Amino acid sequence: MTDVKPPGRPPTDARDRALVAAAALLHDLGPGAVTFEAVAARAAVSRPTLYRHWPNAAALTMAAVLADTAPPAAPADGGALDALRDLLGHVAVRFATRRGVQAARMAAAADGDSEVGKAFRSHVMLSSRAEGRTLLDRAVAAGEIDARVDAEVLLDALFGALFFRVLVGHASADRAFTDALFDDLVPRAARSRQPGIRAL
Amino acid sequence: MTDVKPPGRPPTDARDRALVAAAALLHDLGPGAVTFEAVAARAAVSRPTLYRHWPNAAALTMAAVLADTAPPAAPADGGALDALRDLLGHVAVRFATRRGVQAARMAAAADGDSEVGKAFRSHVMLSSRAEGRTLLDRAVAAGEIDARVDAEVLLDALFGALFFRVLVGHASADRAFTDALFDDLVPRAARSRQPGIRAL
DNA sequence: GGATTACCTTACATTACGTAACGTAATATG
DNA sequence: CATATTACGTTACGTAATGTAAGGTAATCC
Repeated sequence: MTDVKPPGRPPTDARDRALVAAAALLHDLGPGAVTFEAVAARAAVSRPTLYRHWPNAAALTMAAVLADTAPPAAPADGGALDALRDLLGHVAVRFATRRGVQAARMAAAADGDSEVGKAFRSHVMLSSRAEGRTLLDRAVAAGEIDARVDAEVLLDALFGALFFRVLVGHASADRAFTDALFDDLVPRAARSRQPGIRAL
Repeated sequence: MTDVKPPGRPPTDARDRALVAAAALLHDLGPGAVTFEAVAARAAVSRPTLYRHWPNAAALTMAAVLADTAPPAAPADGGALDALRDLLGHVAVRFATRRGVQAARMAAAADGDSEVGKAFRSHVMLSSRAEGRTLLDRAVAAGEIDARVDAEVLLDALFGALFFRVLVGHASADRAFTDALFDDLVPRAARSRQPGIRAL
């Protein structure tokens, strides 16, 4: 549709090289090392060009983080509740990596007043919750779960607990944890399992 | 006991003035504005003196945040479970302020590799959870709650959900939320209330 | 060829950092 | 009172990074 070429010299891959360099610097040396100077040197891109693409180093860093976020896994074909359980596990393993923890930290620290900060935080920390919301609604509609559940509270409990462990690091945030979390908190329609806290 | 005065000139209030100035800058202009230059100018303290007290601006900012954290409220005299419910509410109102949100953001973003970063994160985000742990253990011992509860998972669900809302800001993190959270997640010993998710 | 867009090099002023050298002020101890 | 000790100030210096400007080259479309 919109493949009409605009006039002028087409962009080179300078933008992508800068994003790669920024991601590498972030991974190796942390957020403080992602300066325009360092990115320019590493990506062989001139500093003024970086300023033409991003207003400051923070914006470039956020763009680099967003650029390497893997697309969400295909939803499982089983029950919606099992899919939600799987989703939690997938989010856990994603944020268990060094990149994942750094992304979560950046999202939590992103400026709350600026629009880009809020958008970044939503992308990183709220997109998976939104997927969970869809699955939870499906589970309610399918009668897999007690319909009286307060979805908003339950979702924050599930994803909040996960990100809490990822950010604070006081305990492991792995699949075993999300499974225990899910089994403790999600009240399945009184069938295979009793509602409430999981027995030891 | 250790009130033997050391020799030499006693410290002035330069340290406190610097902490106050840093807190003010943090509140008014955000974490990025807390530079040694700005604090020195505002507190009428020389820059080399700041370097004698703190190694860098981040350490000074964290110290300023810790300096104005109110002492934890006295534990309620009622049941331990009610006290835990109150604790969640108190934490919510504390972190509902601008200062609270900034403290939570800083804690989440604090460098995970450095010792001071981990200590700061623990102080801000883990101290209230530890209080909750004590109360929860008391509730179990007193038979107020189903003894089969997985305390670690439950605590992360409660405090994680709270900090999740504080950090992301997608929904209000007030007392009404913590009450709903508590009632939904905490399985009271089957007496006054059914375990599991709160009915709508 | 002319217009347009992307990028580069060089340069400049500014801000903040981190440290060093040196001097002064206030207290305790002998 | 003399001295050691500690706290703080002033001034200064080199470095890193910021943000912007000016002028030039390269690639593409009309």
